[in-house]
Amino acid sequence: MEKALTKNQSLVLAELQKADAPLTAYVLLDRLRDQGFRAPLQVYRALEKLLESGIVHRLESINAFLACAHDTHDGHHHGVAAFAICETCGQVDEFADHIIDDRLNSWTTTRGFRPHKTSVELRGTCAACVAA
Amino acid sequence: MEKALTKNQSLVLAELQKADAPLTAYVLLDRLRDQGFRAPLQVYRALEKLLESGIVHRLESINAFLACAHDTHDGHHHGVAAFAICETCGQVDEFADHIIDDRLNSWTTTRGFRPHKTSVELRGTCAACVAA
DNA sequence: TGAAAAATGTAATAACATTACAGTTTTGTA
DNA sequence: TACAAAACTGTAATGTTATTACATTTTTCA
Repeated sequence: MEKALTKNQSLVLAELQKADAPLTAYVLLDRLRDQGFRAPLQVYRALEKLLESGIVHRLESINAFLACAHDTHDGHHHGVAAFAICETCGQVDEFADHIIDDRLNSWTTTRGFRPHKTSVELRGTCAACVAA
Repeated sequence: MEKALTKNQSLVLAELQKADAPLTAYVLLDRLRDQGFRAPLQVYRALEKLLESGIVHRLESINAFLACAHDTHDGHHHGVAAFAICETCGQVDEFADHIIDDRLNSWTTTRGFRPHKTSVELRGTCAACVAA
C-alpha cells in the first residue's frame, strides 16, 4: 500500500518533478527556502524517504537527485535503473535493461553477494550536445 | 607508450596498492604525511593522473579510490569495470562483463550518446559477511 | 638553452553530508 | 479516547569531500 508523503517530502518531490535535470541537496534547499526550509537536514531527511520508496533516484557520480521517470503508481519493480547523464546540458536519460539485470544477478548469485543498492551511470555527451 | 609516474603519483599509487580496500583521498593524505604530503590537493592531483591512465579507479558511490585489479602493463582496454563493494568488510571485487558492455554500447550507439566515464557499482554484503 | 608544459606547494574556500539534541505530530491500539 | 511508540520536524554545529587561486619548481623538447 502507498504511504502518504509528509509535507517536506512532498515539497522536495515537487521540486524534483518540476526540474528538468537532477538537483543537488543544496539547490533543493535554496529553492525551498520560501516554503520554510532552513537547514540541509530537512532536505536530506525528505530525500532519504523518497529514495527508500524509489520515487527518487540518487545519481552517485554527480551527487544529485532526480525524480523517477517511471510511473510510480504501479508497485512493480523495473529492475536496475541505468542513467545516461549529459555533462554538457545536464539532461539525464533513465533506462532499464533486463539483460544487464540478468548479468548482474548472475554474478551476484554465483558469488553469494547480496546487493543492496546498484548503480549504473554513464556520464558523457548526449546526441543533441554532440551535434551542437 | 607508458608515461612514467611522478613522485607524488607513485606514492599515492603505492598506498592504494598496499591497501586491501579502497581509500578515501583524506585517508591517503594522512598515510602520506610522512612522505611529505601536506594538503588534499597533492592527493587529488596525483589521483587525477592515475585515474586518467586507468591505473586507479574511483568508486563513485563511496567516494573512494582503488588500484586497478588488472595487470596494467598491457595497454589493452578491458571494457567497463564493475565493482561489488561489501558495506560490511569494505572489500571490493572488480569484474568485467562483456555482455553488459555490449548492452551499454548498444544503448549509447542507438541514442547517439558519447560516454566519457561509465560506472557500475553494486553495494551490498559479500558472501563471507553474509555467512558471518 | 630557453620557452612551454607539467608538476608541486600552500592557503583558503566551496560543496556535500551527518551528528546531536530538543521538540511535535501521527499512528495504532488497549 | 487516551496514551505510548514511532515517525517526523527544527536548529545548530560539525564532519567529510573536493576545488579555486596563486606562487613556484621541474620537466620536456624543439
